[in-house]
Amino acid sequence: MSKEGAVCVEPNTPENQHLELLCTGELREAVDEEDEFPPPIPWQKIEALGLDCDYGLLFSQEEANRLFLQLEDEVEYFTGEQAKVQVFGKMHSVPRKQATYGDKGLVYSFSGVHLAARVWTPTLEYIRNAVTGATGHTFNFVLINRYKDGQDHIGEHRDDERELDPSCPIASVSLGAARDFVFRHKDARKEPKKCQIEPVKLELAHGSLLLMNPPTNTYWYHSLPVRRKVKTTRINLTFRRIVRGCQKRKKD
DNA sequence: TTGTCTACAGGTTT
DNA sequence: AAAACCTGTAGACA
Repeated sequence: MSKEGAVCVEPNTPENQHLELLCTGELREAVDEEDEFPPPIPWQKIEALGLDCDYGLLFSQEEANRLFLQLEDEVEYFTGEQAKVQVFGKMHSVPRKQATYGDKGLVYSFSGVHLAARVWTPTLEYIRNAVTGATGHTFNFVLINRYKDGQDHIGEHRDDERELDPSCPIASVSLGAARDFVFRHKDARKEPKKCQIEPVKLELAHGSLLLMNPPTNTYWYHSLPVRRKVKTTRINLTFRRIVRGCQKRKKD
């Protein structure tokens, strides 16, 4: 069993507090105590070989509750063919709901689907500003995944799409039901017996922000496994930076 | 014990 | 080469 060997990270462990954001702070010096959104300290640093994440609470419980309800009211999820992916040649309806919002004209593609960004809603712009205020990074796109209960899930994958800016972290905001989240190193997938790199597991809480810094998505897969005990809904927003004009091209 | 749950391995085809 | 999927199975747990 890998259970006892797994690296488990408890949210907000005092000894893991980090008072400053470690990932690039270019935009940081311009802001001061008049910040509309203070950083979600204490940050918790999560590190492993090639993995670099920061985790913290971005919203109070009251505000997170409000945002969850607003998103349940506002967000339009894809249906029909746009809610299907092609894996190993077969079409599947994804075991969750998905939506994309972002700057005009942006398209996000994976596993045979091409999802055009809808225009930002007020709530999504508010959350995006909060993430930018907390991280110093700007984002032009968000992928929303809605897991109605513990049976909804997402399989192991990397966010390694070509159109993503490789220097920009991916910012993952969680609202609603807390869910387990698992990272696995790519070598641990192929050669599980040889590879000693243990999975990294954490729980993503209501109102939390997980920053996945480069090169995390180059080496680590992540998934949101089934948890049958969970009976309520989680909404996840992953803010990204898509490089404009960088069309998908075949590798050399 | 026994039913429920999870982790893991392995399959598919472009 | 690698995949944002699935199912089956064995072992853990209550």
